[in-house]
Amino acid sequence: MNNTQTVIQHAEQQCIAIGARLTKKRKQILTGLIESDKALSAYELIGFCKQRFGETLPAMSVYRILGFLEQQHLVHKLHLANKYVACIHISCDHAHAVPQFLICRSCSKVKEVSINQSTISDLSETVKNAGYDFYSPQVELNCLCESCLPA
Amino acid sequence: MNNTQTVIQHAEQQCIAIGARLTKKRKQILTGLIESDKALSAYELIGFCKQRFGETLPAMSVYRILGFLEQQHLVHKLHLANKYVACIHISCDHAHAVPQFLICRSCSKVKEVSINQSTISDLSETVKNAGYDFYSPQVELNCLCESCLPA
DNA sequence: TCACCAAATGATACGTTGTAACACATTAGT
DNA sequence: ACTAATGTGTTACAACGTATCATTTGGTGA
Repeated sequence: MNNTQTVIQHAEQQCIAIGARLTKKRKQILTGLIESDKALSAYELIGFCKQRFGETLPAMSVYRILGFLEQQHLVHKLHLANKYVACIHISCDHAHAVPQFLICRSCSKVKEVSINQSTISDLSETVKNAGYDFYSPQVELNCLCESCLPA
Repeated sequence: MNNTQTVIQHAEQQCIAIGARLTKKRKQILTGLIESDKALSAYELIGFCKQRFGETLPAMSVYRILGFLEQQHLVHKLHLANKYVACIHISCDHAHAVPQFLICRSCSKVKEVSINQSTISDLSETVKNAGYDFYSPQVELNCLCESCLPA
């Protein structure tokens, strides 16, 4: 059993635990995000399912499925790139912290990182001092990955 | 002379200094962003110019003008919202630091803030440790402003 | 002054992302 | 099997953004 299968199984357990269903098409979308190590757009996922499973999914369904997977905390939407990534913590037991992403603008490779708790606190402080409040405490930074860095 | 005019004059000086032209339409777009205290989309700016100046600008021109204004560091593009704001430092002499924005998801009001230099350093460190490098060292956080916070 | 060149803007067409509204299908529970 | 809820499909459309080529504008030198 390969790693993708393991993760999918974990995801399914999580869904069952709260009475949600990880249907075939939802699994296909999730598989696409797990197997690619980069962020994919909804339309790229349509292409993936077409090629990999011979399924022709309409955009509407893909967006709905992505919405479901987000609710289950199985995928994250990257608002900076309008793309989606699988959460790297699906197979972990520990609770999620503030999700933080480094997004390569060139190749869409994404690294989900852990910023110091103290740094996050600093950011929170800044937000609070400005009279604002986090809407979604998610940090996304436009970067270039090691492969795409100019030599 | 009101404040908008002052800022526009500063902007024009900056442009002249490097041999660029702050044309009438570029001034109109910049005026729209200065007078509104929130982020505007390109299409909202088309509406503004139509209503305020009776100018009907094509989308293409607006995007080009916004690109120019970005190059001159007179406006910032907020990638999280696909909208634009005037830089609050147009009339300042001091050099720009890393731009940091708190964006209200509800009303698009934007606060350009200054995060601690040490916090920025922490973020840089995280990025570097991941083998990545900043593409545009700009921090955008999804927030709710004081007016839009649930009571 | 006028012709010329470069910069700026306009017009058209199109691609991508995303959603609204409604129809149809599938599943779970009785 | 019936029904209600959930999931999926279809169509149409809206917003954002750009490629391409045409046209206008503005400054510069003859």
